[in-house]
Amino acid sequence: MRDPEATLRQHALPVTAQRLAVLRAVSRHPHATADDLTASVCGELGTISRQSVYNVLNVLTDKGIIRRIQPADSAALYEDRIGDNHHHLVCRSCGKTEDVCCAVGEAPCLTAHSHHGFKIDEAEVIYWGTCPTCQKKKRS
Amino acid sequence: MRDPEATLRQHALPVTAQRLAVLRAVSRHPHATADDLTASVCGELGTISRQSVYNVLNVLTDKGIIRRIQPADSAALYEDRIGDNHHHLVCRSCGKTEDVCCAVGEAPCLTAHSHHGFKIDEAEVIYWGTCPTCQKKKRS
DNA sequence: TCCGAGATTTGGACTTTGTCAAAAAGAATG
DNA sequence: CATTCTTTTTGACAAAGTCCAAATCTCGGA
Repeated sequence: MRDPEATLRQHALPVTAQRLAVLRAVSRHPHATADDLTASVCGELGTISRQSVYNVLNVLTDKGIIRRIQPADSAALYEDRIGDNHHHLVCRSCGKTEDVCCAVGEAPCLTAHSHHGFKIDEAEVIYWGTCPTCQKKKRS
Repeated sequence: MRDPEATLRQHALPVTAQRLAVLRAVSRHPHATADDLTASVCGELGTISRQSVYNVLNVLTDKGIIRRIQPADSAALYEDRIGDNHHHLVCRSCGKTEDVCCAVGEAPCLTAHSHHGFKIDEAEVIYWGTCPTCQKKKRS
């Protein structure tokens, strides 16, 4: 995120300390939960209400400034990196999440064969597996 | 589901009225939530505890008898149809969920290019869009 | 610079979805 | 049929979010 303040103004959002701090926290911690971000923001501002974190995250997500991903059995995660149609790799045992580039090139995973008349706007892909660390733990 | 009772016995699970009823309910209502299924089972048995529904669904899911899908902003959904690696199409506005065949053939969507050392065991794909009914509603 | 309208932040109650634990009830083997 | 082990039930609890009203803040105009 180049300039959080400019980003907010571009989207006609009033600039507040909470918004700047949340935006920076998302930048610093990709794939963090609302709780993680709250902790991070508190380190910066001293305090922020839980509700404000949710407000800000919702507004930023609606505006397309950040992206929300919601893997099964996990709270929502937020990330900075948008517009490149990347996907995610999630560890079943520890929840660790990594980015992966779109597996099939540009954005062709957007095409479902039989679409039942739906107008599809996104193909969300989550690869489930075991991360290197947890693989080692299991063997030992 | 050919024979719910036989299915349970095959997996060494004691046969109970609750399990049979839940299994039948999942068969009858693909993509139903635990709540939906509770209602459906109550219609059949007269009553069932909320916890039992969760117990049964968890056990059946663990054994691979049914499959659980957890789209964002929705309670978990359960389905009968397993082992064919199909994916799902979810309406953003009403939540309606449809099956779609694997977009890329057999099960090759299992391959992520850079896998960061993860051992991948499943690629979950959710197509997000608007169902025919909601498309009409929006236009009017 | 100061004001005021409108948006944001806060705190607290509430909802939803699901799990935990202990006691009562039920299934299946011999 | 009796015993043992598993399920079911009940009720409390937890996590993640949302709703609402009051207090506060931002920003454009005077």
